[in-house]
Amino acid sequence: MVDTKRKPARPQKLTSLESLSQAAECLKTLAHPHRLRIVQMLLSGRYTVGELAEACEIPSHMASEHLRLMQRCGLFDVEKEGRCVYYTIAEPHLANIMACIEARFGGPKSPRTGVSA
Amino acid sequence: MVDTKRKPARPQKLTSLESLSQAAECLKTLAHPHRLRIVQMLLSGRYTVGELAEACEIPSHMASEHLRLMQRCGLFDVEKEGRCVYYTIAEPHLANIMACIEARFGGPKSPRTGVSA
DNA sequence: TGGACGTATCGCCATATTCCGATATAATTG
DNA sequence: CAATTATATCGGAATATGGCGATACGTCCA
Repeated sequence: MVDTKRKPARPQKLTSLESLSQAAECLKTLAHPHRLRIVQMLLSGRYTVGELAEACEIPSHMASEHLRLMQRCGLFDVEKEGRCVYYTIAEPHLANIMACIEARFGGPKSPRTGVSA
Repeated sequence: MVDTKRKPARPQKLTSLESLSQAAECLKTLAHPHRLRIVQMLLSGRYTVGELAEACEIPSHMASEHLRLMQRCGLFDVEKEGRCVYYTIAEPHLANIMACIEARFGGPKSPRTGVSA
């Protein structure tokens, strides 16, 4: 029993809890079905608040708030044109994250038995 | 300039809101600083509840609950050994997502001015 | 200038989440 | 068997979040 107590595996560089809190904020903001759909749409083009709202089947003033929150995390950029406001993807990693989501939760049809076994 | 009214950009295959809800559940579960640290550690090895709790600076019964939630989403696997319980990564996409987080929120030192501009 | 339209903000309520002490269960040791 | 260690579960209080109607603001058009 010299060291039955196994070592902490390999030492590693952990991200500070503070930085992880910021990351958690962003993830929490993303973690909402309507917002994910907004991201999914924005990854393929530029849309107005109203168009995004319609795609999510929600009133536009709610889409507006979702967009505001995500923009505050630095996920989106805004461009105003006349009385329309266009949102676009600002955070390139969003494509990557959405790819993970689509890979796992797939298409509308085969949710791969949902959360798996 | 045939159509001044720009079409809904390009038609796209949107993931069903139902599937996105499941994805949102998983993301929401991830979106917590202690849980992110747990994931980060688990990506580099196998740890017990107590070890993970210590790394997060939280009581072990709380780490236990975090782990349980993440396991329920299918993110982790469990192996029991004696009176210790080892958790391991079950969802391969976690590495990808954590890479995004580390890229953006970086190391403990250079948080890249935080959430950027 | 008045009205319609697109977007944004506010306040309220219902619900969900987080944290934590207390306690329960399971496995090891003497 | 009793004590100790490692995990897990329970219940409740404080807080955060989501949805939504009402409403305000800015822009365009007749």
